[in-house]
Amino acid sequence: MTEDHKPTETQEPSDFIRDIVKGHVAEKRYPSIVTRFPPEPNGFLHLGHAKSICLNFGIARENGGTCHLRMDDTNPAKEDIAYVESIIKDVKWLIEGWADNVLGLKASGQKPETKSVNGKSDFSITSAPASVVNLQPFYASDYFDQFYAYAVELIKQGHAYVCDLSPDETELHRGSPDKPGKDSPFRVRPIAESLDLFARMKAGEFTDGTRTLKAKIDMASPNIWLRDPILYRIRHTSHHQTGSNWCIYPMYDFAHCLSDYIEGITHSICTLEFEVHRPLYDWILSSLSLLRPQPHQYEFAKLIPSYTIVSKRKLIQLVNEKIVSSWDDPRLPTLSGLRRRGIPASGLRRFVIGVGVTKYDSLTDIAVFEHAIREELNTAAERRLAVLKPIKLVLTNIAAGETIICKATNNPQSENSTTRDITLTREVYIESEDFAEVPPPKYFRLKPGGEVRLKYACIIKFSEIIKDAAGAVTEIHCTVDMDSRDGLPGSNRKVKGTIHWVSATNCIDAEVRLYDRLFTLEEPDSQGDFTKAINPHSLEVVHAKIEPSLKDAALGQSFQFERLGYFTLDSADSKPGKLVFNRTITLRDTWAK
RNA sequence: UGCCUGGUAGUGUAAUGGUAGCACCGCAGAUUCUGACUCUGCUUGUCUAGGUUCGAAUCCUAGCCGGGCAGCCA
Repeated sequence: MTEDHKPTETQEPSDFIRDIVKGHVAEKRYPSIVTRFPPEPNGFLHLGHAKSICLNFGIARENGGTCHLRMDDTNPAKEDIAYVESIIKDVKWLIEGWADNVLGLKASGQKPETKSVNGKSDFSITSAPASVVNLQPFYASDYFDQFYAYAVELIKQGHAYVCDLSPDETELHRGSPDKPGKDSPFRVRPIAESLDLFARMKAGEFTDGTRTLKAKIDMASPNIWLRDPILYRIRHTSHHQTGSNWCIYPMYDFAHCLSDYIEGITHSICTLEFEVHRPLYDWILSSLSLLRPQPHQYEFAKLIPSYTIVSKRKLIQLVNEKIVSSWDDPRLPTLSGLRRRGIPASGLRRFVIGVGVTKYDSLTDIAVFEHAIREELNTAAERRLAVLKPIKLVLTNIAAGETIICKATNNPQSENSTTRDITLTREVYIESEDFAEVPPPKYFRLKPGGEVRLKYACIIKFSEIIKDAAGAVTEIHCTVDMDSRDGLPGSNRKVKGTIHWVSATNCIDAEVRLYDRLFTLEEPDSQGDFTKAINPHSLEVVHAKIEPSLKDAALGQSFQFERLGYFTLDSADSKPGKLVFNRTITLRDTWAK
């Protein structure tokens, strides 16, 4: 791999959206680049959002701009304050140390400013400087007054009307993709009447579903979204931010473009399914004849990782049906799940930036994700010894009570790696898979008659197997080649196999959760019901013997358990004295295959 | 027989009229006190058919195939 193509974070990525932005920067079209990440607080952020976050924050970062975190909270029925909290936490986690300096937030209580020009009101809000103490995300709901004023403006100009059609009738009037719709009878309603009705909608005079505010565009348009789309609907529902102040709420299409405008967004980047909405985005903005430059929408293909699902609805189903333990179950592709599993934010970024940005949907091999994580962890994680499925090994020429101190390298990937002491004793545990009474061909771990190295310690030679009455192996006896001990010249002697171990008298216990892919199918819902593709072995819990230094492990710290994989403390269940580790990911294993 | 949009190795992504490259995966080998990492090599690709051109993944025409769009969701 040459430096030029290495998908590192110092290497600036390039794609069709960045090319557009670059062009705008070159021609100085905007004073500065402002993007936004606008999740609706109705679920947890996941791998798919990570791509959007890295794109939007990445573009801001590469161009000295800002990226607003905005709650797209225009549908109180589906939203919850708990989601707001988790979204903030997840975003901050993902961009920390990378783009946190371009994160655009507003001051607590900050609302748009109004400027009047020629009797026309213009609304704007900008991010607060980082020195402000109480920073919080932007909220579309902060602009409800402004949206309302813009809606009134639209009515006055004859671009919108109040419609009394029921939901069913509205659907009928809309027609279908290949058949034009027909005009609502209320389309010709006098402006004054619509104005009055809209005010009364706001005042709460009508019940849910009885009236809507619609844009007056073209019921025969081949684009469904231009067939008099609904701008406002009546919802007598209290809102997590605005309480019971409102009983009419703007639709996405109306609120989004205007939020972008009010915040001075220059590039509004969203996924492909909004492509057909773009004409409406532009229509609303240009119908309002706004004072400042209009933002523009650009679309890219969302991330679809193999062997996983990222649909909010299906994620909820997994949690509700208790197929996984919670929203932050380490098997889930939610950012909270990935974090709990031990996936480093830097690795996640490396992955989503590496897959690139295009305009066609594609299935991204989850192996690419796994590779990015391993690459990140390989350089970052300190090494430790741990035995997941222990079997006892007795070193017969070490006396009971005798201890031999060995030096173990903490991180062979770093040039001036430190070491730590580990203790070799007469009785140790080794991985049961590292011994085979009847070894397969090319097996170079411990076998009858064989020799193997105990990592960092010495070379041992097999002497005998001890079995119980049932014939199961209870312990293995070996002798230590004392000249091969760590630090002695004889330690340079070559043996084919090296295995990991811990002292049986000096180790500590830990629960270790071994995670695997949640689904057995590349595309879990390719064969109908995705729950049928659940991997029954996605979680295995083992009781491991681990080296004592691990009792000082810190939350959030990643370790490589040598020859096994990368592990981190479980943030929910691990306690001092009762450690629980999650396996983030295995090491690449070319032997198992 | 609607509209929008897109097709490059198995997968993901470059090449913007001038040698089809990179990464992942896979395979083979070297190295190794982690069967990891690292290193070397290998297999496999421009949807099809015409056209323009000295030259086409790129431009044009036609076709084929895929994705999206008919919430008072976002």
